[in-house]
Amino acid sequence: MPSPSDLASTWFASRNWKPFAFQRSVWAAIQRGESGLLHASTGSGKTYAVWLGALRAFAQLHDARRPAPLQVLWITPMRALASDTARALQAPLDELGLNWTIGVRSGDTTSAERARQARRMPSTLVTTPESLTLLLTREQAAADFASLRLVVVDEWHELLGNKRGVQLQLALARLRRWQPQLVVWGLSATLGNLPHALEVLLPAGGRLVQGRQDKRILVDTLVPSAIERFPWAGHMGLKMLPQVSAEIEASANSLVFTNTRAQAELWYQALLEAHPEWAGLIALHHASLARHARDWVERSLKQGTLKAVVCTSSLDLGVDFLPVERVLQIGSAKGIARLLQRAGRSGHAPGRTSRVTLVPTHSLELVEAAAARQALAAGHIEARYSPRLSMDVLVQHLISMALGSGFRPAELFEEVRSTWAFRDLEESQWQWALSFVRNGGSSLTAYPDYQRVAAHPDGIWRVASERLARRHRLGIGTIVSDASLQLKYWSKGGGGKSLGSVEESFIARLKPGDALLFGGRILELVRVENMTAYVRRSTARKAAVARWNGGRMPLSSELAQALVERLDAAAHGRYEGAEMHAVRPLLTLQASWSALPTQRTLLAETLHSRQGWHLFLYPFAGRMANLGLANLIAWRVSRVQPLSVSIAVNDYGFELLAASPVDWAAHLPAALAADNLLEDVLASLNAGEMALRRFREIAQIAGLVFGGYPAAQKSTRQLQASSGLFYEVFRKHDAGNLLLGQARDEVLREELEIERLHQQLQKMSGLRLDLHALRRPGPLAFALLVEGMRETLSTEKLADRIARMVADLEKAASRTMSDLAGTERRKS
DNA sequence: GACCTGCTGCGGTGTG
Repeated sequence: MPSPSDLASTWFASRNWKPFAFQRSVWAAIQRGESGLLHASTGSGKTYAVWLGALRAFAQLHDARRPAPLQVLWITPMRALASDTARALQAPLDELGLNWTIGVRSGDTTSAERARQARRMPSTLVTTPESLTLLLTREQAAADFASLRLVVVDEWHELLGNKRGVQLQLALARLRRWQPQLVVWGLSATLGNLPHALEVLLPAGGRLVQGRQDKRILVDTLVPSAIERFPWAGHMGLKMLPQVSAEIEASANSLVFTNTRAQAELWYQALLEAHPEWAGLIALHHASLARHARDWVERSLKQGTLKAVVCTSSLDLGVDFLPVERVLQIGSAKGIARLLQRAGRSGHAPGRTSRVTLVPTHSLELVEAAAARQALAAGHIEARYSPRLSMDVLVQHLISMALGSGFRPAELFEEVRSTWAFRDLEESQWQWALSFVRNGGSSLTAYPDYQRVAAHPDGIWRVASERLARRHRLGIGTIVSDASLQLKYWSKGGGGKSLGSVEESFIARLKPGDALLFGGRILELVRVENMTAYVRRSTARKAAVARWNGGRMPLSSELAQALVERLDAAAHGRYEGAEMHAVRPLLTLQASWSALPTQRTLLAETLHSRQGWHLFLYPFAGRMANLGLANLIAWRVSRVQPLSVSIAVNDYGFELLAASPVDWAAHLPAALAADNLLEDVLASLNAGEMALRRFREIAQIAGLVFGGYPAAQKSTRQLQASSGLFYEVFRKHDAGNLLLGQARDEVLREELEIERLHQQLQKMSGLRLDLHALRRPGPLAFALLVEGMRETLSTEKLADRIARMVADLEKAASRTMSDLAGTERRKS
C-alpha cells in the first residue's frame, strides 16, 4: 500500500493521468481540515478531487484489516446519481486495496441493506438530502455520525435555490453541532453568483476553488431552409423535423431535449413516423413514464445501443457516466445555465469540446439562438439564490428533530440560526414555530393531531406519539407534486403493466374509447377507477397528446438582455452570424411596419381590429414578470376609464385587448410609473387565489395536510379541500400565522418575480417610449395574437383563424419585402 | 401552410 500522502498520486499514475492543479489544491485543503466549494465544468474530475483527497487525508487513520467507521457522507440530489456515484467511488478503493466500504441510502435501499446499515454504517454513505434528514430522526443518529469527517454535496447548484437546499442547510447544522471540525465540500456547476453559493453552504466561511475552466462549448443552430415559410409563432417546431432527422442520422447517438413532456411525446412520434426503421433505436424519456421504462432507456444509453433519446430535463443530470455525441435543443433554452448544462451532456471528459445545437421553433428564436451564443461567450450565467426563512421547512425540521432523542429549544435555536437561510430568524418567529408544533398555533389548539411535539419536564421536546412520528416520517421532504393517476394496461385478472402517470385533469377530458398518445404509444382509455386509468393498445391514427401542468419557466434576464442587444444591433443594420442573416427579412419587415426594440426604447404598438383595441408592449421581462406588468397596466388604466380587457403574454411581451375604444397611447406614461408597485400589483391580481394555491404546498411541507399512506395516496381534490380549509381557518382566526405570510411572499417572489418586475419598471422609466399604430400585426405582435386566441378557441378553429390571418398578412408581407428589396437594390 | 404548453427532484406504514 502506498504511503498516505502518495495515495492519490499513485492512483492517478496507475491510469496514466496527471492530477490537475485544482485537484491538488483540494487535496491539500482537506488535509488541512478546510472546507470549500469547488466549481468546475462537468466531466472535469471534480469527483476525484474530493474523493482522493478524503482517502489521502483519512484512510491512514484506520487499521487496514478492519472496515473503517463512517467517514464520508456524499449527498446527491438524485437517487440514480447516488448509485452511479457509489460505483465510481468504489474503483479507487479496490485498486488501492483500501478497507473502506461504500453504501447507498435512498428510497431505493432494500430493507436488508437498511438493517445492515442500522447495525453498522459503511465508511462512506451516498445519500439524498431527504434520506439524510430521515437518518437524523433515528434514536442512534448521534452515534451513527460520531466518526464523520467529511460531507460532500454534489451538484450543489441544483439544491442551492430551493427548499431541498434549505432542508440540507438545516441537516448540515445538526451534523456540525455533533462534529464542529466537520469538513464540508460543495461541488457546483457554473453559476452567476458563486460567492453566494459558497456562503450558503459554509456560513462560517470556506474557500472557493476554481476547477478547470478550459471546457470548450460550441453552440450552433439549425437554420430553417426557407425563412419566408417559417412560422412566426408556435413552439412545437415540427417543421424542423427533416433537418433534425438528418442530424440524428449523422451521429452515433444524440440527446434531443424538448421543453415539455407533451412536446417530447410528439417529437418521438413524428421521428418514428418519418423513420420507421428507427423503431427500437430511438427512445423517449420524461418524468411521467414508469420507472422501468426510464431505467431501460438509461441502461441502453449507457450501453450505447440507442441512436437517439427524446427527453425533457429528466436527462439534464444523471447521465454523467455515459457517452453522448450530440445534443439538440428544440425551442428556447430559456437560460444560459440550462444551455450550458445540456451542452455538457456531450464531450463529457476533460479536454473535450461540448456542443449543443439549437433548433428554433419559430422565427424569432433565431435571434434568441444568436443571443444565447453571445451571452455564453460573455459569461453571463444566471444566479441562484437560497430561499430565506421558509417557515414550512422550519416547522417540518422541528418535528424531525423532536423525533429520535428530541431537542432543547435554546440549543436548537442557535443551531438553526447558524444556517444561512435562518440567520435572521427572530426570537418571535422562533417562538411562533415552537408553539405551532406544540399546539397548532392559536387556532388549532383543540385538535390533538396538531399537538405534535410535547415539552417534557426534563426540558426536552419530543414527538407526542408513535402514530404522529410515523406520519411525520412519511412526509419528510419539500417536493410537493400534484396528485396523479397511474396509467396501466387493462387486463381481466386485474391491473396490467404500469406505463406511468397522468394528471387527473387530462384524463377528466377523455371518455372511455378515446385515444391518447402516451409513452410513444397510441392507447385507448378503458376505464378509470381507484386513481388508476386503464388503457389498451389502439389502432387510432389521431390521439389526444397527454398533457401535464408543469412549471412555467420564464426566459432568464440574462438571455432576454442578450436578445435585446441582438435586436438593437439589427435596428442599427448590424447582422452577425448565420441566424441573424437568416432572420433578417423578418426583422426588416418588423422595422418597416413598426420598429425594432432597442436598448434605449420601449416598443409599444397599438392596433384596431375586428376584435377590438389592442396594445402590444415588449418589455422582454420573461412571461411571469410580463404577466404582472400586463395586469398592473390594465388595472391602472381601468381606474381612469372603465375597462374590460383580456391579456395575452409570452416571454417577450404582452397584449392588452379591450372590446371598447381605449386610447392606449394617452394612458401609457402614467401606467408605467414605478411608484406604489407592490400595492398596485397586489390590487391588480387575484393574489388571494394565487396564495391559496401556494399555500397547498406549504401546508403539506409543514405537515398540516397528510398526503396519505404510500398505497393509498390522496387525490388532488382531497388535498386541496383540506389545505383550503386551513387557509380559511388561519385567515379568520389566526391572522398572525406565519405560513400565510409565507404563501404571499412566495407568490410575489416566485410566481410574479416581483423583484424583476420592479427592476423592469425602473429600467423602463429610462427608456424612450416608441409608439407605433399598426395597420396589421407584425412579427412580434402576431405571436401574441395567436397566444390570445388560444385561450378562447378550440385547436381546429385556431388553426383556421391563423391560416386566414396568415393569408392576409402574406400578401402584405411579400409586397413590403419586395418593396424593401427594391429599395436596397436602388441604394446599392 | 403555418395549431397543439409548459421541467426536474424526494420520501414510505402496517399488516387480521
